Amino acid sequence: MPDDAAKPVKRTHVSDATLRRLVGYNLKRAFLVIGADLARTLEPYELRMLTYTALTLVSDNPGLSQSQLADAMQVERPNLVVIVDELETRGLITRDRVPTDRRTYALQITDEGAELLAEATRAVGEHENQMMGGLTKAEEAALISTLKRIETSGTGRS
Amino acid sequence: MPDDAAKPVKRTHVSDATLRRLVGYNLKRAFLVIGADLARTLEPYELRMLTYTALTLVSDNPGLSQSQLADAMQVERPNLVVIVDELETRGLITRDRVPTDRRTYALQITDEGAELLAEATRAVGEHENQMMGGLTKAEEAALISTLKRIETSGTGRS
DNA sequence: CGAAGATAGTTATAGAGTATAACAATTGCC
DNA sequence: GGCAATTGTTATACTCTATAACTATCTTCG
Repeated sequence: MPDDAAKPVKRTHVSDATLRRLVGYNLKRAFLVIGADLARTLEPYELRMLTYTALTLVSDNPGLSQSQLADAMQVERPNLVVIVDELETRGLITRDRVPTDRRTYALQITDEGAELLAEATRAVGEHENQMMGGLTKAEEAALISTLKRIETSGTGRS
Repeated sequence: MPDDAAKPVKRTHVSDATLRRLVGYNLKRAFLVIGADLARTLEPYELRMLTYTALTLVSDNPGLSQSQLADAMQVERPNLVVIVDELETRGLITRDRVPTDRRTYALQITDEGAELLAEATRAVGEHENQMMGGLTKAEEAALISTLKRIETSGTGRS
């Protein structure tokens, strides 16, 4: 009697072929892998993705306000407060009062923050090279270009 | 006196050019946009990204176990329990006992689940077309291919 | 000027998503 | 038969995210 056709055979492989056709699914999977590896890369510096991003933006845009930083990071202002708190407590950035507008803080990176950021950035660069090692420079540029296009076309939605 | 050079001028634009060089950053930004839009797309069906993914995988791989599903979704088994609970409670999938191994459940999609999944999948397809509208088929294929390569090269890390 | 509305930062809170430890039931392996 | 491994589960905690509401300050404009 044909038993292996009728009763459910123990499945040996799970197929996600349907989902693989979706760009979003592949995007998530790739980001999952990269994100996990990046977190490990930043761990020695006691930075997370969000704090590293914030530190970089403060370094590149000295004097910006928390609202501007929150906007740039696509993070709600209340959530940014704890990030800035953490960086300030660790002495990596300063919150300076602005005399012309006493509501806002001007964020500045400290020497210590700049030093830590430099080390972390070097590690992140190596991390990127590891993860993108299989891509040519042209492929990498094309990838970034395509991702930017998706981002901006998606952002401009009614 | 030259005052606009000495004192900090109110910043008008925040630059993320440094981060933009990182593939991971562009990946996250693009996924943020797509993910938010996908969530809105799935909302009418009361599905989230995770429940939609789970439902699709159960549909494509009938009889798979929760462990297999968790593994395929890159989700820890404890976290998958609540996802399966939700789908089962809504009558979209069933948890059938397997006589040959009474520890495992064989997950199956119900008729109702298949119907909802079909509608949701149609909406997701339209969503993808909207988001990827600016890309040619070749660009989209190249993007998916590159993302897969990043994922697998990153997964195979010691 | 002074009231009304807008903005910056903050607090509190709640919801997803994710991660680990520990447990009971069951199975597989000597 | 006994010990290790596996499946599903509970409890728990941490990160990230999202919203409402508040204070302080600035801007607008009658």
